[in-house]
Amino acid sequence: MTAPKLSKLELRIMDALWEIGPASVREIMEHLPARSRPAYTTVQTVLYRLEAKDAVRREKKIGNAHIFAAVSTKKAVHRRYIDELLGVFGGHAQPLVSHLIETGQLSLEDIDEARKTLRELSKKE
Amino acid sequence: MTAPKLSKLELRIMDALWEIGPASVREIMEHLPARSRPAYTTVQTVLYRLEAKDAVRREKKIGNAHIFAAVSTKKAVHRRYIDELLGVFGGHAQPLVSHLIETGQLSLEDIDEARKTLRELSKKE
DNA sequence: TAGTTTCTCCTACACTCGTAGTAGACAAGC
DNA sequence: GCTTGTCTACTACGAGTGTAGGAGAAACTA
Repeated sequence: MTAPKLSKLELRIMDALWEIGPASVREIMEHLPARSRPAYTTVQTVLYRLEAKDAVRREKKIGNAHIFAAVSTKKAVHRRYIDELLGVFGGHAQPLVSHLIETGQLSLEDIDEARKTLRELSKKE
Repeated sequence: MTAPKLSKLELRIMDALWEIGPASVREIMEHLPARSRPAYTTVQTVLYRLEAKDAVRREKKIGNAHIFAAVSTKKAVHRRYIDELLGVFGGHAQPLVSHLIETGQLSLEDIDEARKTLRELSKKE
């Protein structure tokens, strides 16, 4: 099943969930950086929406608080996000990488790292 | 000045403008792929919004038709878009590239191409 | 048990975006 | 000049998103 399209805040909340594992609204909220922390009910609302998108589910209840767990995987969601972006570059990753290099956001070390990974991968297949 | 945040359709219209140069609403509309071509007034509305964001301006008038010209550069807008995406990866390009490789969206040739570009660049500085 | 805190659930609102219609101005052909 | 087509400017609307308040239930606390 394809990962649903998530908004920025939804993604931030998924990130928190992926990092700390199944958690309550409060725990998730408190895991968000204090500088840009939305109100409790904001986090809650977004969790409800994520639930509607089948990206999270209520795993159990502790006291009267629900514990939410991620359903979508980080990888699937990221992939979805990137595909979205690649659309801007006509669906091809190469121009994106070129751009990253030109703007100095990608170093030679990064590239070599990537290269090594790719070699390993292609060996296995 | 930083490139404004553009939506998908706004971006498609900017792409058209970058490609064909200053143009009227109709020209821009007709440059969009027929399969997913919005109505004339839709393109017009989006152009107005782009104008409000200072991404385009009215360059002159031919007959009673305005000719719109891109103000934001392709590079700046793409950069903005990518920075947005990089946020998902904690601001670092490396995990993004790893992801592209793992999902088979980036080949060894692409990498080597990028590597070469990078070498050239670093020589000059 | 009564007060306080903490949750849930529901509702709301402003803003962006994709979408497009309509009225009226204007130009071009006959 | 009148008709017909084209453009502009304005308005609208539904979906998605970030934002959060309020009512009421549940649980903890003294």
